[in-house]
Amino acid sequence: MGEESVPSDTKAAVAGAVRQALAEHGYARLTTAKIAAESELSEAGLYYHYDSKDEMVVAFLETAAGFLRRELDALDAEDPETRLRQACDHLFTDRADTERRGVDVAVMELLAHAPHNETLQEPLLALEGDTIDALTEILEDGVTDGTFDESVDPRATAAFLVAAADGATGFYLSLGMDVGESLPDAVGRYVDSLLATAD
Amino acid sequence: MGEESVPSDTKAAVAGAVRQALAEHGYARLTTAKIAAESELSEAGLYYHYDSKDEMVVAFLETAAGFLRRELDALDAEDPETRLRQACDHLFTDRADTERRGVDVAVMELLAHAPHNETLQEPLLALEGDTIDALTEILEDGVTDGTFDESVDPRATAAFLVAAADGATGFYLSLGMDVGESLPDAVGRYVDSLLATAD
DNA sequence: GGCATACGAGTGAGCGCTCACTCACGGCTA
DNA sequence: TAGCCGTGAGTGAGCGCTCACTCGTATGCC
Repeated sequence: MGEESVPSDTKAAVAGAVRQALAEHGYARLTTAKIAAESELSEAGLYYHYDSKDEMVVAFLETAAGFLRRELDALDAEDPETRLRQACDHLFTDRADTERRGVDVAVMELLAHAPHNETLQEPLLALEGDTIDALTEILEDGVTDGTFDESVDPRATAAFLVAAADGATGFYLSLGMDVGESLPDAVGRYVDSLLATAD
Repeated sequence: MGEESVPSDTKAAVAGAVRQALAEHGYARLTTAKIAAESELSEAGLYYHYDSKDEMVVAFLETAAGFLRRELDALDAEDPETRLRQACDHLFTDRADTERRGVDVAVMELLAHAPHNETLQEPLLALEGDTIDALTEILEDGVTDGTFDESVDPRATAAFLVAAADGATGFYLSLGMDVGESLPDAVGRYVDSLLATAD
């Protein structure tokens, strides 16, 4: 309750504060005091708008879902192959933007905690589902127009790619990039293998 | 300190307790009381052997690394293609064994927390590195004997597969299997694409 | 006796969340 | 215009609880 009535700029501010606190300290050490410190509200002020810490986290997830979806929708290439390569670049290697990176860390944290916290499951499912949907669309387009082989299952392939991207993010963030340095090559090769065999 | 001197059966018992507590409650709610409850020691008894909670977690990671390595070493097929498919089956779909599943959840929890806890990074790197090494070996064998295409980069491909497997585990455990149900097909297709083009 | 192993019973710090209260501001009346 | 009031927004202090970790003691074995 209460969540719908939160002014949208306040919600955005809280979401940003949660993202930063989460990226910096992790879910296990995420405290309402830290969220308050990152925002311009006091702890009690947060509780004026939200009934629980989890509600603040969910507010972040909803905001993040919009953020990621907008980024994927902005891919401008016209042919499916380039669009897919852009999307993969985006999912696997774009780590420059600190906001984007923060979102990745935060989402990873929450994904790991989801099995033990039902509140988080639905918004996370929506977030990941959106990404898979976006990739599925690209792949469907490409299968229809003959860019990708007709044996490609768009949804299965999209899920595989997003899973791989999530795992790669984990590698990158948790263990340093050493392990995943050569990953982009493997991804590019994978995309190659989806193309219709030209003859 | 102290860790090396822990009797190996005690260490195994503590590792098992950490795994179960971690799988059940997650890192954020992992408490020494819960570890004690899952083991046959009291909380104070645990602190007789280990100086901190983190040391107990590391003991679990070391045990888990051995467990996973032994499982991958046990793959018995002789040709690289079958060995790789066995390994993928193992990484992506074997969720029956409760111990194996528990290890997966626990490792995922710790991986997500690693960016904020230096103690965990090295043992996790060792664990994931072992898995990548095992796959790399299979792929190298296959490239050498002509099973896989010579353009395949064994290490990059292995890293990609392990990242995908980690991500798939996250999907499966956090969001229910719905999203990842069709994944095995995509994985199989990926392995197909690595094979040398027969002509 | 002395050492290794173990436990019950704490302890202080940190946590989520609540409560009593303040403040700025917009509308109403005279 | 001046004065009053209602209300959304925000706060500092602190309660009740959980946590990682400790201490004094007890048991078995040489």
